[in-house]
Amino acid sequence: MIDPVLLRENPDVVRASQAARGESLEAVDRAVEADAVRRSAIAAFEALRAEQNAFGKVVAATPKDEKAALVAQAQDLAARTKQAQAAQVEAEARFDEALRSIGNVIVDGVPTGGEEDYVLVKTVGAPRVFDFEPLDHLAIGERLDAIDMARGAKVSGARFYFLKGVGARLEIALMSLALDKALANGFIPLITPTLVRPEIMQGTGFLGAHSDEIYRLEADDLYLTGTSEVALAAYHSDEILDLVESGPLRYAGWSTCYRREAGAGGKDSRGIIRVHQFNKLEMFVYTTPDEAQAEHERLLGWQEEMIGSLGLSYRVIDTAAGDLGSSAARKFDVEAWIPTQGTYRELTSTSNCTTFQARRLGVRYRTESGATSAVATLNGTLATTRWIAAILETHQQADGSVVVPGPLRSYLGGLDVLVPVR
RNA sequence: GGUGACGUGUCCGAGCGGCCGAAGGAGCAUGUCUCGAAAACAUGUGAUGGUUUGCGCCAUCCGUGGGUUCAAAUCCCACCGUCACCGCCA
Repeated sequence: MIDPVLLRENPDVVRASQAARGESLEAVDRAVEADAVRRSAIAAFEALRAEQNAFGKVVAATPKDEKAALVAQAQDLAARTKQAQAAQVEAEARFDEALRSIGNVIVDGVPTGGEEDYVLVKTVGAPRVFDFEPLDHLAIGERLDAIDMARGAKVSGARFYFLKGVGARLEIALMSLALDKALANGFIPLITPTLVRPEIMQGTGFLGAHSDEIYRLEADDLYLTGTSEVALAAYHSDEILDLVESGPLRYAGWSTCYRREAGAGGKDSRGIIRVHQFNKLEMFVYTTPDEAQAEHERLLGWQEEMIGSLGLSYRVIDTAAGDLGSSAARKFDVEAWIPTQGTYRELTSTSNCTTFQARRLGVRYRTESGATSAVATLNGTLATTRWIAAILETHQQADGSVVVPGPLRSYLGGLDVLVPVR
C-alpha cells in the first residue's frame, strides 16, 4: 500500500511511477478523489457522533422520570449518526480499494518498461568453455544417482523429484553454507511456517497477480507459501519495532517452498529448474526507510559473494518497472550461466519493498522523535535447490564426475569430487 | 475431536450499561535530592484517523467481526487465539 500522504501531496510522483510500470494513471486520479470523499465523510460522521456523545451525557445526568422525552430525541440523532457512519465505512472501503490498486512507487533509476527492458548491471566471470560435450544437470544428476525425477513423478506427479545421496547432501550443504553466510552478517535464523492464513497471504501481497501460483488447502482454509518471505514479512505485523537504537532486524528464513507453476506450461519441464517444491534460504530485513537502498545493495552483495564463491559465472540485472511485483520498488536478479542452455538463469532475486509491504501489514518503528512510522522491508534469496543445476553443469568433467566447489566441501565431509555410479 | 476457564495499555491487574482511554501496581522518561548512584518523592508516559499555521480540539480503538441499546470494556451471537483436562495420533 502506498503512502496516502504522498498520494495526496504529490500525486504526480505516483503517476510517473505508474507510467513507468505501464499501469493505470487513472487509478491515481480515482484514489485522489476517493481520498477527498473519504475525508469529508469522516468529518460529517464525526460531527454527528460528537453531538450524540454530548447528548448522551445530558441524558445520563437527567433524573429518571424526565429521561423518556430526551430518549425520543436521541433516537433520531442516533439514526442519522448511524447513516453517516455507514457512509464513512463505505468511503473508507472505496479509498482502500483504490489505494491498493496502485503499485509501489519505484525507486529513482529503475528502468521503464516490461520484462525485456531490464538493464544489465554487470557480468562477472566468463561462461566456461568445454572441450567435451557437456551434459545437462539432470543427466549428470542421474549418473550421480543424485536426482530421481521418475520416482518423483510416480509418487507426486510432474515437477516433483527425489534428491538422493549426494544430491540430498548437496542441497543441505548449500543451505548450510548460506545459513552460515547469513549468520556471519548478523541474520537471525528462522524456520518458518509454510502454511498461512488467507489474511496473511493477502497482506503480503501474494494473492494479487500471482494467486493462481499458490496452493490452497480448501479443507483448512490455509495457503502453502511459495517463499518464506510470506511468514517473515508477517512475523512482525501490527508491531512497533525498535530500529533506531538496535539497528535493522535481519532474518534468515529456512523453508520449503511450494508453487503451482500454473502458467509455465511445458517450460523447463526437464530437471529441477522449475519444480513445485524446493528449499530456500531467504534473507529478510526490516529497516528504516532511509537505510533501505543501502541495505538493498548489501543484500545484492551477499548474493554475489555466494554465487561467486561457488565458481559460477553470473550477471546482475536491474529489473524494469513493469516486471516488478506490486510490492517492489526495485528488484535485482542475479542470474548464473547454465552451460547446456547457453543462457543465464535466475538464481536469486532481491527486492526493496520500501514501506509498501510494511504499511499493509502494520509494521512500524519508533522514530527518534518518538513518533511511529512505517518500516522498510527487503528480501533476497541466499540459496535454493535450483542452484544445484548450475553447480552440476558448470563443474562437470568429461568422465561424468563433478568437482565440488571449495566452500561446500566442509559441508560434505570433505568430499571434493562427486563420482558417477553408472 | 470433547469439556471447562480465559483474552483489558510495554507488562501485571481492577473494572456497577452512562461521570471509563479506562483504577492500582510495575516498567520507562524527566525533575528534586546526591560527589555520583540507589532509595524516596513529584510529574509525565498508547495507537490510528480527521481538523488546525500552531497550542489544541474532535472521533475511533479494551482479541476480531456482527447485534441489542438513546448509550457497550461491561449484555447477546459468531469467529480467532491461549491455558487445563479427557480422547485420538506418523
